[in-house]
Amino acid sequence: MSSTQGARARARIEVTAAIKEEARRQLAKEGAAKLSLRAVARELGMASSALYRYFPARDDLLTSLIIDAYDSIGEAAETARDAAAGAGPIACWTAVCEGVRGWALEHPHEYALIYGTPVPGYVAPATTVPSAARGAMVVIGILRDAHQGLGLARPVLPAELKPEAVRMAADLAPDLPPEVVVTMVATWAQLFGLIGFELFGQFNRVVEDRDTFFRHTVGQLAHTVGLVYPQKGPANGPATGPANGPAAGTAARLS
Amino acid sequence: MSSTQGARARARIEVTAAIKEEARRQLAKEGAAKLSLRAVARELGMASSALYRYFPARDDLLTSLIIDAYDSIGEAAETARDAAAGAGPIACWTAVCEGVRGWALEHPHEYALIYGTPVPGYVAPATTVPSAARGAMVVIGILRDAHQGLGLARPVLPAELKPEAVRMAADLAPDLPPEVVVTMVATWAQLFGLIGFELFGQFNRVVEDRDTFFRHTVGQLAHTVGLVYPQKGPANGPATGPANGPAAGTAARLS
DNA sequence: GTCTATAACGAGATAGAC
DNA sequence: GTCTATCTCGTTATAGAC
Repeated sequence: MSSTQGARARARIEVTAAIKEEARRQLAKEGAAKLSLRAVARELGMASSALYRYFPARDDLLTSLIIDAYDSIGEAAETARDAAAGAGPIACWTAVCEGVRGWALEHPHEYALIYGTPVPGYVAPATTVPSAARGAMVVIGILRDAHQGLGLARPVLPAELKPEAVRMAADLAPDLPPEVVVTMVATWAQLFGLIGFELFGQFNRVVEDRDTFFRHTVGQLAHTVGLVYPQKGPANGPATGPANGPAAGTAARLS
Repeated sequence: MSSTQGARARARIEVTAAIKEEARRQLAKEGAAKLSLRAVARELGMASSALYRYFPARDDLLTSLIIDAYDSIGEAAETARDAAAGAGPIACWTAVCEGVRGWALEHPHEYALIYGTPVPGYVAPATTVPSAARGAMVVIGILRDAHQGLGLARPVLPAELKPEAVRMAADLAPDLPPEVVVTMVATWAQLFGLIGFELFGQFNRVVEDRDTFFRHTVGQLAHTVGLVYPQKGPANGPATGPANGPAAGTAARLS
């Protein structure tokens, strides 16, 4: 009996995976707005009504694809962080940014599904929130390590932003200074501006050498987010090092 | 005869405007992917075949809407710049950012049309390029004024990015240092990351006081883009002022 | 209980004849 | 420009196979 249940469960998982796989194919071809259960069923050789055993409605299939995409990009961020672990917080930050961009370039339609134009008429349920937060959580972890280690530049916020900063920090990272949390959220959004411009064609005929452009820009963003010590063993101690100024390789002069 | 032609031309302009107006309504309701000439005709009480006298194909209507949207947001940027003219480059930059965000909040579906997920199967023709560049041109103008005036922080780029920077500067702003042009393009993209996150729901349950959050962040971006002198008459001259470090109100300390 | 198929609904899109 | 016949869609009801 348990073997029967196991076989059933296995079959169910397989069919569910096939549905989502075909749905992703349609996502690429027609876009999320035109995702159709009937077309998925037709392509899979099953009756459209059979799909409702797996997804009670079209929006539930969409939700499942969205959660998968968030988990996938979150996992890419975690993998990148793990690969750079031990090389210092700036290397970790850069690796995570490159990992996120790499995932986006490999999965442009899934990226569009989660970070592009919302699907008209669809409202994401609260179930998507944990997966959606995974990527940002990786960055928070890096900042936490830096904060407890060599230190973190802490920008001074205007007084009017302080209450919002405190609220955000309480929600996202109670152990980090509120100023850092606000800056991190802003920087995270800016990172996706870069990726979106590249993916959605805004950089066409503008930026050609995108790998180099991106690598340099996320290096700048590392400063924005408060990561000031490029190496685990910095040449200058916290007292004498630059607070929010240019780090190695990014000095500035006046024109 | 000329009066007849004038009346004809006037009628044509009016009908064209009505078509685009109705198309924008559908953009909001169903999304760009489902924009249908038939539905527009139905809503306007005319035969679908009549629409083809004004737009030879659906994609031409889309192109027209896209150009209008780019012109509209570009005009918003120009208006904001003009209103802040004389208050110094940082005030101009901030005003332009607020103007662009304001336009996006007022026209979310047109924003999605130009900066969101590309419409599947549609490729924008080269006719859209001049309108698409208007907003960025406003920022380039601000940077040019600052460069010829009080000065601009000029970040040092890694050598590998130099050729790309030179190429971009030749295309976009031959009279600006290449380093400034690269940084400007990156910062411009980051600005739209902030706006996109707000508009597309990524800030839901994360950022509450968005006006304040945005105002502060674009202030930070002013430094990123190289604008270091908050006022027209800076307290410190170019030789002694901060190069790329924190400006007034944004000092940093270590945690 | 679990799954799939047939058939149908109301709404909308589409193609072509007129 | 109009009309119609034929498609699509999401969704549900129902009946039967395992």
